[in-house]
Amino acid sequence: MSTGESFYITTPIFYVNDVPHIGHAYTEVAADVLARWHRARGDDTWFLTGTDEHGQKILRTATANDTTPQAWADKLVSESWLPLLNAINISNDDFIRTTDERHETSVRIFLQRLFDAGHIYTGEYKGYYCVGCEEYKQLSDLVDGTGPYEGQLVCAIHSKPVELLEEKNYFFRMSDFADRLLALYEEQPDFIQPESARNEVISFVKRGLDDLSISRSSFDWGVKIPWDDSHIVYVWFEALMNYATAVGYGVDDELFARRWPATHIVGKDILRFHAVIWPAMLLALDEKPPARVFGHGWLLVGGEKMSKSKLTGIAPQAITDTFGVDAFRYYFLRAIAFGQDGSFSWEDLSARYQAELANGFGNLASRVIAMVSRYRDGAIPAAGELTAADERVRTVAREVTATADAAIDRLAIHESIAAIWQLVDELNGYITSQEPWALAKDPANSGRLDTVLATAVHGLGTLAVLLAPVIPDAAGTLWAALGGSGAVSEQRIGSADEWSGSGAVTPLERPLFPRIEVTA
RNA sequence: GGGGUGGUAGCUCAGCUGGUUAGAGCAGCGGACUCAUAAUCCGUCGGUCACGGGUUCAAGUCCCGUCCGCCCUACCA
Repeated sequence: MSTGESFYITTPIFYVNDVPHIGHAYTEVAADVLARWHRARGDDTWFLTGTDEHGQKILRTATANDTTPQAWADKLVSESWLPLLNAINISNDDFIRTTDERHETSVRIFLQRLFDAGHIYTGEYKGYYCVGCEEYKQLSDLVDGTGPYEGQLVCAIHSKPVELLEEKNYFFRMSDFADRLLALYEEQPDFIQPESARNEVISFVKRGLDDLSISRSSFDWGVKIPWDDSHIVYVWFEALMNYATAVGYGVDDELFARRWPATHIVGKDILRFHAVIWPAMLLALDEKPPARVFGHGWLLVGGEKMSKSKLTGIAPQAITDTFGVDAFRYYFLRAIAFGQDGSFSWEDLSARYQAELANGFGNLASRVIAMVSRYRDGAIPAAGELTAADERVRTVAREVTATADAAIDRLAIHESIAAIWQLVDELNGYITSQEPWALAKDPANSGRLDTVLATAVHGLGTLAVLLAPVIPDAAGTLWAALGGSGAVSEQRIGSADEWSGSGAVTPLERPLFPRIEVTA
């Protein structure tokens, strides 16, 4: 049992056919930091991620690779997606696959309830379908083909011919919900974040909503419609339900009640699905809409959105191999205002690693631990009478904790880290001004030296607790070196400055963040 | 066409409802110090706040227009 509030956070479920890049990793790490922070706060936290595995595109790729879609998805999940989570140290509590039995069962219940409540009707749909996009296109989305596709209409995104399809479809009466959605956005101003994303969604909904075609009958790689097994659910519609099916929607009411509603972290390109369609689906069933939908920005490389086609796609491993997992996590969350687009460059990554992680935080840990080892044989002394400087360090530690915690509530991860870093800077300045090496030269100053060392060690311990959600490995190493009791992840944010340990430091075997001499 | 968003020091960015000499970090330069990962600390250089008008006692901060970037959406055709 937990005493804290429920905090349920999700990432999008990623399309298995994609190749993992730092954009995916960025979303995962952001959600992970929020999840870890809430756990450290004592909240009843649940962090969900997973994969989206249905749809025509996957069926076709599987066929092209001479295998079944299920086997193809299994392979991609085990060879690409689970390794990605491992590579960037993601602490998800669950991993849902849309091919999971639990998901499919729950999806059928969701659909049946929508149907029974009269939100679904039968219609005819005729239109141009792009296999690559998995969706029907408007004429305005199409352009004239060139080269081998000359004379045909092709999808503007994929530059491949579209197919003219006509099929009986089931439709979701999304048009009924425009007013209720607008009311929701109005009553709950932080429902869609950041503000700019909210504005766009509102103006979109104000123009009115169309009903949504939610079934397909031309292929069968998907979840069958409960009342008509000649149709499967449209992949996007089905995928959105994962946030509910993963926590027992329709199957385990108690669990669902405990977890729901969720905070959804998504890229701004899929914000509309999460801020319009998904809430409408929930409203239709009288379920609570999500708690919040946060659309984060894109990573820009050379001023442009990172993309595979422009060869600016970067594999997370390319970064973690050189700088390490913690540096990867730290960099993207510190350097980029969460919610805005952010520029990525190797130069900036390298500069921040050196200045902030190696010289700032890592070196701080080294110098403090080295002095305790050298002057006190590793025994952490008790503080004596406190001077104004000592008091200030303690004050900063408390203020920074409160500021960082409040920033997390606003999903302002970058502000949270910036606040914590004030303590790093304060401690470095404190040590320099107190000159413990000078105090050590005269036994008469022994008491003062004890106080300075105790204050510095204590501040470091606070940092370990506060930084554990962001840089779990380094924080854990530091925590152990300081003789902290238990695992650093078990420490509470609220009492980060009240930690205690064995009373002795253990020298670091190697720097927390070694200098990296090779310039990229 | 409509909507959104941005254009602030070499670089990355803060500047909320307009109010003293426009800020931070990094880079650069100078100094101090030596516990530490050639580290840390202090000081310093550096900006016509895209451009042009306007409102105001006072405008990066509000209004109008222009240019440039990006995003969403529409339509002409």
